[in-house]
Amino acid sequence: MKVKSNRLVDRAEPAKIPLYQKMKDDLVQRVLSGEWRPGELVPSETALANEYSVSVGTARKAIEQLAQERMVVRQRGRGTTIATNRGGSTKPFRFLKFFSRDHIRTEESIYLEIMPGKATAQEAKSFGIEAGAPVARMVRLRAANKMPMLIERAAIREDLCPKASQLITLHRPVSISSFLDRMFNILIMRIDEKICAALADEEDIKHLGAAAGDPVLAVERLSYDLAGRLIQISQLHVAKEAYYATSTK
Amino acid sequence: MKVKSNRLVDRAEPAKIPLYQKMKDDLVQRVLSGEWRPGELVPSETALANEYSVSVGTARKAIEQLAQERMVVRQRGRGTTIATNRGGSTKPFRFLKFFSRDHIRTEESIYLEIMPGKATAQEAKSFGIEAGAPVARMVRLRAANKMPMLIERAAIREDLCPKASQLITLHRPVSISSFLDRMFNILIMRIDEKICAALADEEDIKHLGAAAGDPVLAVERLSYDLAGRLIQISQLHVAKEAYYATSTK
DNA sequence: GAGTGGTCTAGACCACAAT
DNA sequence: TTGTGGTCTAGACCACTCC
Repeated sequence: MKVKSNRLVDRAEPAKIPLYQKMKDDLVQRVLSGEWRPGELVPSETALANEYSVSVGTARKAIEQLAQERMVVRQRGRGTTIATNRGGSTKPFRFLKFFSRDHIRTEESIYLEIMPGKATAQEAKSFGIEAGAPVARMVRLRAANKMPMLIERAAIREDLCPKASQLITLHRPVSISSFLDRMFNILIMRIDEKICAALADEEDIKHLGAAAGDPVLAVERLSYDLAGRLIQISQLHVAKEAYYATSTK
Repeated sequence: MKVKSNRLVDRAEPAKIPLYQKMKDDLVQRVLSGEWRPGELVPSETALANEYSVSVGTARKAIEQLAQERMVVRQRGRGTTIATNRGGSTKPFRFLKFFSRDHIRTEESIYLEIMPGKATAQEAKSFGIEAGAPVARMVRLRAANKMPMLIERAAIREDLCPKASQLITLHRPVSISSFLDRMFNILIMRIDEKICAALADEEDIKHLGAAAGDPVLAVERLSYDLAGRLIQISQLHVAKEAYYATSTK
């Protein structure tokens, strides 16, 4: 980032941000503030254009960018709605890009352990909260087509998801992202993953049917919400029969 | 590619395809035909709008979509150019999303083996060519910051890249994608990857410093060009110290 | 200074969903 | 029938690159 006396520019001029950009940023804020709930219709293009005193074309550009980022969904004749992770219609393993030889028809979550806990120093740093702050911890076995595919160890921050451990114990949701959406209006929008190779540990041997010395995929996943806040940290161990699929553009 | 009596559709109805879509498709064809070479300036918005008898806004939309798909690069005040993979300025491991603790400053390719070969039945099927058709085969060790990170076994179809094995023997390029661009005007635009866990084989032990029984990442990569043709099939073995990073949106 | 892409406007007509 | 988003037009001014 080259800065050529930015302060002067900032003070003297309003920094020359395009109208559609400013409008888009403001719309994001309004979504985050909860003014519109997930699944709800937002005002039409023309209404928003009037409200922001811009032309319809400019408003379109702002809204189209939000649609491209999957923050809203546009439907001709109906209107524009806030995106949602709810609804059983979303395909299983929406965010999980692994697959096996067969198509995945069913998804199952078997919870091995759920308990409230306190953030470790490292977790606190990642989450941006204080060490010792409450988190929900869980271990679950995830299966596709009745076959155990991976074991997940997860921590969810309870400052944004109060009583998450109790609620998860109660509902034992198959999909955490859909659960977070329903319970806390938190939309998981981006997931970063780091993948490396490891050897099967005792739990992999016990639950994934791995043998001692078998290789497994070890995945660390960081799940972020609309606002870019880190919500969940997971470690996955994926059975060696399963693949991860990615695409680079 | 599904074809539902395209001729009939074309004759009977104009199929209601938006103008900007038709224009974009045609521009793609012109790029693929080699009318404009990678790095070359294409006509301006207004020139293209005139040529296609559409308004500038419509032409913009077509060109903007090509830019979004990274097929062209737009620069204000300069013009629009066909994308390129050449040039040392692109960061190392452009398509390879793995990383180590340190930043990657240098990239190296040590070729262990390069030889012409014939496509196996499976390769032929993937490439969409005849079994026994010529391919270039190679094994290379790729290193970052002087540390060996992975071993790659690759096959490149020689029907589209004639004499690839000789040329690679001659130039031993660090980046294959940049090499394909320079030599054959083939732009790698998309790479699909399947990742699974495996145990280090003899070559991993010999060249990656792995021990027997160590886990490694086994990655299968399929590289496609602008036209969506499969150009290269690779198997990577990534040392266990390295990570793969992905992001899901 | 000439030409480029980036932003913005103010209209028009259409396909579609809801009622 | 009403209102929505999708397409398309024909202008305008600006920031920028290149000569």
